[in-house]
Amino acid sequence: MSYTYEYPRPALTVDCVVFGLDEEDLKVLLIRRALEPFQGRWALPGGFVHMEESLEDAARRELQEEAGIRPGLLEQLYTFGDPGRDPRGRVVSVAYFALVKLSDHRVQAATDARDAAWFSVWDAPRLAFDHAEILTMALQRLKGKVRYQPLGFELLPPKFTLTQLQRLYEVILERPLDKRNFRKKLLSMELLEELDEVEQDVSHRAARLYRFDHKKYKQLEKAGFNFEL
Amino acid sequence: MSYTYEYPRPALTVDCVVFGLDEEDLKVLLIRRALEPFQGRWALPGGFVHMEESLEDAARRELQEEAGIRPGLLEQLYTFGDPGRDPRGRVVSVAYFALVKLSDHRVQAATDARDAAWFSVWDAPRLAFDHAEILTMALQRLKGKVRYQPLGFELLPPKFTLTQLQRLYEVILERPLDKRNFRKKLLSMELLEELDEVEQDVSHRAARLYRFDHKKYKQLEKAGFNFEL
DNA sequence: TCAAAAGTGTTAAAAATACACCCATGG
DNA sequence: CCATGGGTGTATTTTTAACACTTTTGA
Repeated sequence: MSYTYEYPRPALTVDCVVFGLDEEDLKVLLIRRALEPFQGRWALPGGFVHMEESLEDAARRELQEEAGIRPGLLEQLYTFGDPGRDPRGRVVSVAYFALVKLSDHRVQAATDARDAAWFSVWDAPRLAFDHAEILTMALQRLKGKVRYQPLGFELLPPKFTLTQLQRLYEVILERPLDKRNFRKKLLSMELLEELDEVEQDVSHRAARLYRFDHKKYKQLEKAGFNFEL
Repeated sequence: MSYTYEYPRPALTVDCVVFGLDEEDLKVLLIRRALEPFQGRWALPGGFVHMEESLEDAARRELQEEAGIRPGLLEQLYTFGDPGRDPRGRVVSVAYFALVKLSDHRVQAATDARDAAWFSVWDAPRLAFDHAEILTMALQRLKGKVRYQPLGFELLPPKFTLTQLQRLYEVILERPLDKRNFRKKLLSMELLEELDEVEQDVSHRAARLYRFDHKKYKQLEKAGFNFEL
């Protein structure tokens, strides 16, 4: 600590874009701000980075504190640092990108005393700071990445039907997919474990359930395999 | 400015991974550190972010100051913020990824009084801080991105031969490409403007020169076209 | 005239796309 | 028995991959 050279320092925060998927739509988690600036406005969950924690730890801590959420996938998105993005002064924010299974988290967020809620990403309210820009970038990232990495499974329950999976891709990519070709492609990767179970409580033929085989994916990945659409 | 809430703040730096390509190899720009910590060790160019400049401006300023370089492409790579990555205390660094045409910059960096030099990326010296990790990530990014965005042209002179272009891809992707298929693919995109000029001063048949058509690419991109390999 | 790299076409295999019907189940 | 979504096969087109010889030029 003897080399320290002091400059004035920007403040450092993390902000998280947490996506979830339900029957209707792709959702994003927002928090209503209790304090100025932008008091009462919806914003991405986030807050100041502590001196002794890593950036990712800060993101996890804020998600836990503000929304009681432990994301299935959390990765760095981009760092936003334009002077003027925060009226309090120079604040640089490292944005994170997270996916959760709404089946695990929707109830908590709804019943929680904190003012957190899931909004359709295509129909979100006006956001505080430059959070609209961050959300846009996160969506782009999701759309780009979902095609060549098996991220989507983090948005579904552990057991899912092929129709659910197809809908996921259709919602994220914003275009319809051919049912037969979709199934052929995915099953040919041999990353889905076919279970001896079917959906329950549907008023028509019940669809078979599948599970994503994370272990097998890790193996194939090492062997040079690339997931693609 | 009335809402300010004070936390202790990490220091904030930028570090730049600047790639260049010459006849032999893919090169990265390094600076020999004049000060502790890691005095005398090679490191990525970079430095502290000033309070009134954007992150990207900080990166450009440091490149200009430390190496006299104005990159053709500069984009954010990743933010490194683990506690302990810098012995001076908590320092978070926003890493940038830059490409330059070595034809423009090799002489300057070599004759410059500052201790800057180009090293083969496959054969770089031990680096200060966690800069080896940053370099590795930048290489990964380059390898990934070069296939679906026309980045490569930023590493070549404005007029280049197809053989030069092919070599670029071979060096970055670390695998040989078929000459005929490569040419077919690239020419079929119609992004290369065929010039009425050929190489000079070669002791064999001179190859035709081409220029990348940035305007046309922008158009096609808007129309939904995707560059690919 | 030789060395060195430029340039060029075709074929076969694989992957992507387009498309329509029968099946199982619960109400 | 009917409405609802589940499930399947094939033909066509497009893309990729593999492969070898002739041409031009300067030394």
